[in-house]
Amino acid sequence: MKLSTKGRYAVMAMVDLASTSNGNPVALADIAERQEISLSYLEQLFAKLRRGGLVRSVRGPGGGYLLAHASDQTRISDIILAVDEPIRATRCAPGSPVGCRVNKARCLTHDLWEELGNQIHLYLSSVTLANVVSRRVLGTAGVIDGPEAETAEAIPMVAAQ
Amino acid sequence: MKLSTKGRYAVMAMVDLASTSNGNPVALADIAERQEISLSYLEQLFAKLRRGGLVRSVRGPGGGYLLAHASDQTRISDIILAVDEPIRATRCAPGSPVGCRVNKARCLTHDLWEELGNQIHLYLSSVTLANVVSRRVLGTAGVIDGPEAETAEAIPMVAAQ
DNA sequence: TAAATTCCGACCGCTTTTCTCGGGTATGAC
DNA sequence: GTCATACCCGAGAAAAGCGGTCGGAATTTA
Repeated sequence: MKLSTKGRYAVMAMVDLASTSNGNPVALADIAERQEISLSYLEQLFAKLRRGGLVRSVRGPGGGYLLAHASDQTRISDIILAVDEPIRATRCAPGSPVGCRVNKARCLTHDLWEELGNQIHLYLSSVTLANVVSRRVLGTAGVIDGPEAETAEAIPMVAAQ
Repeated sequence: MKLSTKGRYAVMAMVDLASTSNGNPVALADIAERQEISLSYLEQLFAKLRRGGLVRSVRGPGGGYLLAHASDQTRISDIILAVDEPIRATRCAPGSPVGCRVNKARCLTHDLWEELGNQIHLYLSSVTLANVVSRRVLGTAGVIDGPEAETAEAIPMVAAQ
């Protein structure tokens, strides 16, 4: 799970979309103006969000973007994962932790980063767009009954090397 | 709290130091070789760690670095804070959240990032060097009786702008 | 057809991050 | 005192990522 401004922009835009759309498509140009993000950059982000199945698009005049799921079914972690498509966290051999164990202390930290990634993902997947729109993001935001609840694998975080 | 490779290198080096020193100074050159980090880069990191009061240095032959405190009194969060000296999280006006509230959805996300920063800090301050060395970093790593337990303010995270 | 809007790929300047280099300076061993 | 060992320091090169631009193509409504 990588944390960058790109992910934050995506979340900002999705919050905007969730709060201004009432079932109607919202044009990117409108979001761009309100959130002060360049249109072309937003287009890149929404291309990824669309590929990630988080939004649907409607082309032509009157078109725009729609949430693919209800705002209380869209997790913040999904948004960030969609735009930031993260990479490996350690520079151990991808897959087999071979060069990892040779040096004793070298990857003692491995478990640490992995667990930290889990913690971050745990929190961000406990918050939905609806939570943010209604300003309910503090503390344990309450476990949600998500569309599918199996997103708890190993989550890499932050760029490596 | 910013998460970068710099912070990870610092933690790796500190883990190495904690696990190889038995009260004796450890030379940076040794750590550099074991952890495959360039000596000059390590020197920069340890300069910050020293300024942060996490390590002590011994100059001259036979010199090196020592932990300033016991390894179970050194929190991972302190290490990262020392080397990464973080900055503001959002691009709201520093101090007054004025330009923040003008746009409705603009900074709805503000609370979210702040709380995420708190979560990260909470986890990393619950893990000590000793925990990592003994490979005990999973789950709730057990609250420690730190030297001082007042490090729970607003923690900015990740580069802004 | 004309306008609105998403879609797409390439490219670019800037900042930050990561890392290197070339020297200093203290200290212990001999 | 000299010398090797190690910390100390600042300037700057190299690389990467970010935020953005541009020009166009496809699709749909009117």
